[in-house]
Amino acid sequence: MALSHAILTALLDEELSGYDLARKFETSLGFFWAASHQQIYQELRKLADAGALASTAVPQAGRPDKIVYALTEQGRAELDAWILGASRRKPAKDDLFVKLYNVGHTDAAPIVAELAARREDHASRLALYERIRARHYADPTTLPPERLGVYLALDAGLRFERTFLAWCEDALALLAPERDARAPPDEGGPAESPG
Amino acid sequence: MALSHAILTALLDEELSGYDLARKFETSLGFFWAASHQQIYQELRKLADAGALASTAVPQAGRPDKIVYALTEQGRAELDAWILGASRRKPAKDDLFVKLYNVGHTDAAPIVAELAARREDHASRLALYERIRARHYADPTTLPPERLGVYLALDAGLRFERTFLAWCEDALALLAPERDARAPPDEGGPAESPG
DNA sequence: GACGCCTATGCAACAGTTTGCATATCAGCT
DNA sequence: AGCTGATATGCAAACTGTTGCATAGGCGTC
Repeated sequence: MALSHAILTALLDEELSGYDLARKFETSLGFFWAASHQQIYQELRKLADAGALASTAVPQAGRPDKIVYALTEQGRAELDAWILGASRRKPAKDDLFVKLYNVGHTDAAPIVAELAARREDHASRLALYERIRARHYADPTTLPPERLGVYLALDAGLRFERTFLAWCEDALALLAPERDARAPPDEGGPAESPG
Repeated sequence: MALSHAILTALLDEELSGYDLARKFETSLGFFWAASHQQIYQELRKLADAGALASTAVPQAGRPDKIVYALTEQGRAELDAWILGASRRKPAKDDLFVKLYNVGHTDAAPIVAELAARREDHASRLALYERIRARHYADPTTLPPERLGVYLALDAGLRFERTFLAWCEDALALLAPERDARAPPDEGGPAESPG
């Protein structure tokens, strides 16, 4: 019930093709609502059929033709109506926590390995968010109103990644006091020396 | 592909009926992997058919008969095999962030209201987790190994709720400097006069 | 005794998501 | 001439999850 609304939201500022949208959903909005191109194309046709979007075939030279979608009045109204309704929070579904319940019943090594992988994953995601903030949201006090919400979403992302990263480190320290807790297994330069 | 593993995990310690499991999935493991009773009953039959669980019909007096499920060797092996594989992190899907992208394009009031509702939601969830920790995990250093993972999961839950709660408060402060940031709405007191 | 709640299990339809495959043009490289 | 990769769109099957409904006995309570 909400990919459609994410798409309508992505079309607030600009008209986009399915391909453009698919790329947008790999960053930006996609950090908070993931979608594959198959889903997007399908949903776009549904929304166009329903009158929420207007589609225009755009012939191109040198590359395949494309179909560009634009919000209609009706689509805009549906988006507004959706915003009025309360959204339930989706319960988190994360394998990792289910696996943690198995600690003490099975070999902990693969779980520790996965914690270490997660640590790297969240560290790099955190770095990405920090780059985005530094580049586009360095001074939040001067943001125009239509960037405020995006800034807040990014800020939430930053905080979650930081929280997850710190938790991973503490979890590793508890589960693997000597081992994986220090050296990232894949590359070279852990140059930090404590104290 | 993972509700089945969550169920196997829940059956590590004890044999349970579908009904018991459904209740367990409303707390505990359910905080990290939600499931409805319909899903659970269906999955239990599948797992029993596949040989991962052994089912026993238990006639009861004074209440409906039940079916109790227990892990088999094979189920245990499948669980271990699953733990060896890497799990992808599921991308967060949260309406709230999509709605935030609409700030500046539409009336912000309902979004602010939802932020306020979330704040309450996360505050009460945080309080719940804190009660659980105080009751069962007051001293993590003395936990037996098979409780360690559960403790870590709970700790993650605590941190996420705290992070989300703090973010809600800051977001409200930014989006609604005077208004909702203080009084929970719900009733009609438009008594605020901007100073 | 009617009503609602708890225990206990289940079906069926639909909505949403993932996965794998298919197609087609053009650009650049080898 | 063939390969890779980007652009651009799509089908179909399988899996996962949600929603609404159905059944049925016992318990407490108004």
